[in-house]
Amino acid sequence: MPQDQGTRYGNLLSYKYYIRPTAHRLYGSSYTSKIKHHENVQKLLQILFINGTCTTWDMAKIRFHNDISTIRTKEKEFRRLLIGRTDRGKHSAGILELGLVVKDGKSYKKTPSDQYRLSLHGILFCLDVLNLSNTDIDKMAIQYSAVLPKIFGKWEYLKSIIGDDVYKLQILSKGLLLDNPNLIQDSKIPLYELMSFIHIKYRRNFESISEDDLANQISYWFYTYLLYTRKQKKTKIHPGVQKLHRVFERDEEIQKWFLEFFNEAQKYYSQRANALSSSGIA
DNA sequence: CTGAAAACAATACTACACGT
DNA sequence: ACGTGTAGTATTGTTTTCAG
Repeated sequence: MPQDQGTRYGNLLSYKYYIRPTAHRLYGSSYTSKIKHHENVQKLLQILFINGTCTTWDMAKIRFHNDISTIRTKEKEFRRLLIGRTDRGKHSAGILELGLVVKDGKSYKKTPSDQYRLSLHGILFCLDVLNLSNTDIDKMAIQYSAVLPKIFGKWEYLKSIIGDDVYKLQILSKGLLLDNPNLIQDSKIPLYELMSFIHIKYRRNFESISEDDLANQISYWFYTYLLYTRKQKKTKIHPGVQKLHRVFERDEEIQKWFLEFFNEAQKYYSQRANALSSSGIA
């Protein structure tokens, strides 16, 4: 039951212009970072990435297996990293405050305890910065299938059809939204229009978006990206469109959902075009 | 076991000075 | 300009304590 508890985060533009740069500053922009704090935080994020929802105790256990006394001390360290600390009246923020990690439910195994998992922003940051193998990403997709159902929930199906293109989510994690007007060069495919509409649709959500909406926004990006092709082959049907149709073929839910988005975009642009032509300016 | 906090030790980071 | 040393500060690590 993904349900955020008080954490707020923004849409993809907010990821690109605020979350990602801030996270790079605080937690490193590369897995080779030599700064101790960066290493510690990245290790923690990696544990959550591969293992999904955990308590701090679980996290320490994953890292130190059966060494109970090490687990005991490291558990406190993980907790501190997550929630920050206040020393001599001065507060230093933890990972929770940026929203890379969120609380997700409680474990009642012993006394009730908070469970933590990555937020969507956190997943993107990990894809961006940690040096993850495809195997790691596959494990993550299983753990986070409920958080990003339209992509991770259909991971193996998508892989069977579009192959390694599933890992292209890393492009988004680098902050490349592909909403750049140069894309218009490929005039047969309205890639620029669709990518732009993804931002138009969620333009009011820079500061605050529900996790479901953000998941949808990311998913729209993912499926729209399938339309992108390097070279224009001279086929009747555009290879990008072909790819998308192959995904739709055996998944009506995705088809319906994406076509609704497409129609919404179409409607939006025709209304805007009308507004321009009926303005009397020209 | 979880969670918060205090106290102090250790270390990492910064800016600046110095010599080359 | 460049690397190196270093003092002082800031941040992080460790241990302990206490309450559920």
